[in-house]
Amino acid sequence: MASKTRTKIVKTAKKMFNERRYGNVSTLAIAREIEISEGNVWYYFNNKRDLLDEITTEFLEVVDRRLAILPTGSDDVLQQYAKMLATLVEEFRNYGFIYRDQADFGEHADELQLRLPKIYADGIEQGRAFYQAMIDADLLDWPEERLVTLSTNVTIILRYDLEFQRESGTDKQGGDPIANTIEQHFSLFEHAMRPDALVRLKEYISQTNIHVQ
Amino acid sequence: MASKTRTKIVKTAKKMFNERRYGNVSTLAIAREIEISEGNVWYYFNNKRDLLDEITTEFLEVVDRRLAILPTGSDDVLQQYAKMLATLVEEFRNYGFIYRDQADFGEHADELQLRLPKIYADGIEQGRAFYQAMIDADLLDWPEERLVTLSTNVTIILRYDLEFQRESGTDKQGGDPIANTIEQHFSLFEHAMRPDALVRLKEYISQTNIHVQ
DNA sequence: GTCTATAGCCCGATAGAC
DNA sequence: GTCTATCGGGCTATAGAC
Repeated sequence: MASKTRTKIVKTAKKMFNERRYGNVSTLAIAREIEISEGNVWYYFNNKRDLLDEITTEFLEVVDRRLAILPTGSDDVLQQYAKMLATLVEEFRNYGFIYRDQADFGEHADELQLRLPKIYADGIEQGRAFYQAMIDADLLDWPEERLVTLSTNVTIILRYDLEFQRESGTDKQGGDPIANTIEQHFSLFEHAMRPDALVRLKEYISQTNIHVQ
Repeated sequence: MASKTRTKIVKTAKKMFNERRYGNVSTLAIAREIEISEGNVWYYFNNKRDLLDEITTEFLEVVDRRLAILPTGSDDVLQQYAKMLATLVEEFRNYGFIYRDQADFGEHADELQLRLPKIYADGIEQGRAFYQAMIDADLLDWPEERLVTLSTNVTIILRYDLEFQRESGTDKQGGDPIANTIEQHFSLFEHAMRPDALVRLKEYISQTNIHVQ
């Protein structure tokens, strides 16, 4: 059984990394935040990298669960899509720094770098499957030969729109930045959705952890 | 007149920052690369930040020139659009680290952070003007109420696709990554272009510094 | 299991000789 | 204008007392 201190180190590190970047958070700062000594951090983790690796392992499991959400045909594809988005949003909130701070991690050919290409590839395929299911259910009007392209652009927007908002200062113009990102990704295909389907999808979204203004 | 050593420091720093990130390049490493002592770097620049500020000033002038490229109506809009893209590509090649390494720069509310929001806003407006001009010349079929949305998505793709390629490992699958980014941005609107216009645009592109496979 | 003390490294930056 | 020498600070990591 993991000790309370160990658990607290991981939890606090995750929170601080997300708030202030991995590279800007020293082990001393983590120790101070939970009011233990820095040496105590070294007792549980041989180096800062080990701490990161433990969080990365958690992250990869969360990602796998998100990528497993697929349209089943029997259930409502829009509801499933909303669920997938809500899961992604939760992933950003808890593990956003893993996407954002990769440059801080150094150049070790680690687990994360090895798995990211497949994570993105699977994410693009997942999106394609969702849009294909929407077409099959007559909810979306889109040529099939441009589905992968659409899903790729959606992936890039979902991945980087938060950074774009931060850089362009629009993250401080009110509204939840993550909700803005979801809105932005809709702009890629909402004009091609059946109007009532779009209304329903946004209805489902509003019932999740995503709160559009 | 700027001394040769000073000029060489700036030039080498720019090259090294682009190759290895601002945060990973020490003043010692710059000095060694041009075979001068580190103290000599401090003679010309009081601190590393001054060196960055000088490059940033250069960068902001280059950006202003790019943003001034607008469709004139008399000239061929497609040719002008190709020229704007070529200028942007050159900007990425010479100053890419300024976009990429912002996290390394610290939290000073400096010139760059102040100007980025307007740079993006002007870039989006510039794109809108280009697509509007293409519509006016019957080269593009796109509803005007979705032009800003299109230009915003184009901006995000142009800005982040290189990072996406790096993260997803597709930058090593052959072809010039920058050319891939230009291709990716086309995917947002090329299906709505008049076929002969698209052919002409790509023709113009191939005559620039952008070499698609 | 938690602490204090400190080693060792790298970096940015300064002082001063030549 | 260019150099050597060195300082001070922050960080990761280790050793060892309790």
